[in-house]
Amino acid sequence: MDKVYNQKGVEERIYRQWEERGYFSPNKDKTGKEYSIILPPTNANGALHFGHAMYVVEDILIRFHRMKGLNVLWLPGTDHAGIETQFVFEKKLKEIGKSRFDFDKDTLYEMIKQYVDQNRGGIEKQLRSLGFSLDWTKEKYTLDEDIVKIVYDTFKKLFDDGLIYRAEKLVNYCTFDGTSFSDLEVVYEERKDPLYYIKYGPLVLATTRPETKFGDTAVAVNPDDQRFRKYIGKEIEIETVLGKTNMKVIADKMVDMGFGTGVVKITPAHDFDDYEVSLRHNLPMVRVINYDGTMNEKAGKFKGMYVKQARKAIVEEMQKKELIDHIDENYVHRIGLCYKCKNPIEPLPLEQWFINMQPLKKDAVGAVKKGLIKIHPKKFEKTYYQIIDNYKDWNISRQIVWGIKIPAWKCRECQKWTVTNGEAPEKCANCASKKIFQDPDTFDTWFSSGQWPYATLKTTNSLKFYPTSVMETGYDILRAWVVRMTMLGIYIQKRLGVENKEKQIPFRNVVLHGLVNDPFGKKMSKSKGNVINPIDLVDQYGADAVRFALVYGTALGNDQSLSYPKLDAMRKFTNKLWNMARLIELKRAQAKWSSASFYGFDDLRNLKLNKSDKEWIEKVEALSENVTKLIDKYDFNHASQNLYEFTWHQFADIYLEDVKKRINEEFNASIDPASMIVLESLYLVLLKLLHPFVPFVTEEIYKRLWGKDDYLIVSKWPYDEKTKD
RNA sequence: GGAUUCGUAGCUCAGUUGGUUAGAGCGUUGCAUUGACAUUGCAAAGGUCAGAGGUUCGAAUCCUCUCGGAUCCACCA
Repeated sequence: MDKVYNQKGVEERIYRQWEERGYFSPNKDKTGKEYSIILPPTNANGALHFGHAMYVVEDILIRFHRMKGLNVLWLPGTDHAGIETQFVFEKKLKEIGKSRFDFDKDTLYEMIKQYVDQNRGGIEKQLRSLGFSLDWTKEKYTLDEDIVKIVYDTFKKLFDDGLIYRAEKLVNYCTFDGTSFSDLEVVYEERKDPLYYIKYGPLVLATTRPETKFGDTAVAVNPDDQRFRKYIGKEIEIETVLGKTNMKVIADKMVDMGFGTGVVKITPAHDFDDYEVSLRHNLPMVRVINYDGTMNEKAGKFKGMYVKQARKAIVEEMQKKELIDHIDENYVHRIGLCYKCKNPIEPLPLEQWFINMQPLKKDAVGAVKKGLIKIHPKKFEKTYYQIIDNYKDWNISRQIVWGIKIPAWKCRECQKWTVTNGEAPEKCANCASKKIFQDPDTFDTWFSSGQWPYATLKTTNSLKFYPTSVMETGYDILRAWVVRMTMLGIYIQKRLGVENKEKQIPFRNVVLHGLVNDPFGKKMSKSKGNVINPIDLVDQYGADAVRFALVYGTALGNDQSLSYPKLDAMRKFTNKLWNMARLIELKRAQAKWSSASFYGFDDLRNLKLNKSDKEWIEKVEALSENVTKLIDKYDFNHASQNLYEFTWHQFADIYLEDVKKRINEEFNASIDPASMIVLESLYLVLLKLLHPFVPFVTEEIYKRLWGKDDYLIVSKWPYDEKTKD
């Protein structure tokens, strides 16, 4: 054995050997208990991030349970990541002076598909280099035909059940990206904008958006506001830049008497609050802004101008006509921006598909309340409830091409929709007209990934693993993904006729890890240029050191900053393990001992031993129990810390030093064979306990020291107890 | 505005249901060592556990407030 452990070449070789022997796949013949995790689908366009390395938590669980003898499945997959990917692709187009409008939708789709296919595999390589024992034979993709089929099925079922409806509602629309977004995809930014005080007949009101006044359908005041009582219910005549018009004054408690003048213009088509008011008061919705961000004919001579230009022009015109009372130039407010292109989100009315979330909420809350799904760490339970509580109906249509087309066809004759489970219908289901056309929109990416556990297990013929044991992911997508999976997962099972509530849920445990920041505690982001690729660290420190560093010293669910000193310490630890093996090899020779057969704790105790050996057996067994319990509790932090501390500062520093001394003293003489057996057996126990954390070096040592034909990855976990997951 | 969370040695962080001298890694200092270990071993220094008050026989740990940081949600003309 080399003096120093060098992982280069070793890791790749061992990974290949494991994979070739099929150790990553469930054992078909095994009738034992199932244990399964589905890897959160990674972005198919190849975007890397450190979250992927944190999936080491899953590998630890998988290896641990595999060694415990359970039938284990860890299933990888990729996500087409609709908006994300199309956005990246459009940026590429822009670099060559093109835009999506230069291509028809089918061509654009094909181009993106090719682009994605070229970039696939990057993340897979990364996951492999980290040693993840994923069953690659079952890898799925959200655009696989059989997955898409299930997505269609679910849509149709929801539609048939009346849980999906088509409605014109105000949506978050980005006029630059040409699509609507869910509330989650809007980011807010504080800005200083002028607040215009506009004369509205006898009233004055404050607004930041004078250009939308052509879409006003009322003026509102607070019902308790004495100042304006006499106007409520009346029509007032107002002068505008386009001439005189009448406006009704309504009373609504949403008006804050203290803000501005206490008078608000109501523009239902371009403001979310106004939209709500319009529903309460039956006000008409007048749209004055087009989907490309220009003003429409309602804006008269301002038609065709972009919103920003129009605002300026209108204000100038109003000033000329003395319709502006005054302007507050220092008004600070928050405006919604597109999370992708950072342009202002324009609230626009648009016909979209929505899922009625109300009926789905109850089951998702109940599953956690009843303890069918457990969330770790527990602190995220509150967040979970809060998220569900705030859920509004889910807009699942996106006006982009990169995604799964919505299987709905509209009739030109009767205007009704025909929904199928994928196949194009010949005629309208309502009036039998053949003049039908498919909705050009695609599904929100999360609608497909929200069905991931059932879809992947069904299509890989692995339904016996449903529900999965653990869903492990970053806490940042608890809202976007985990909650939706819970809702859709339960819905699908109920719809399949599954009545047992324990079988309806998609997973029994939710485990959430924290985020990895850069060494200065700053969030890694491409724009800041502080992104670190885990593969580079694996090259430098070895996968084992990276893995150990990520779970050591950080409580589950807490963020951590990448620490080079820690990585270094962990690399030294793998080297320490290696040298412990060298010592054993050496002492073996000195003691004229040729490899031991292994003994379990009970067998060891039956040997004739000195007091010291006996004590160490007890200590290692206690450690085994401790580590087992900690992993069961998802406390990888303490499991790894205890392993580190014991292995190095107890086992190596005290026990091995003692053994070394004893063998040296009895050099060439008769080292008690029992002592050698204890030494080798206990060291092997440590290797096994450490294997889920540092799989490569432990496997390599196992091969070197004992040269057996079997592998540590499928060896028996040293501590027995009833497995609970 | 609502909620969550954090503020522990120079740095990065642990601290499980409140219980004796508050822990680790890295760093620092001293000694030893190259006969398992790009070393490693032994030892040391270093903390008013953000601040104030309260509950308790006893609090870093529970409660209240203040200060400071982070995140999530709601987004008001």
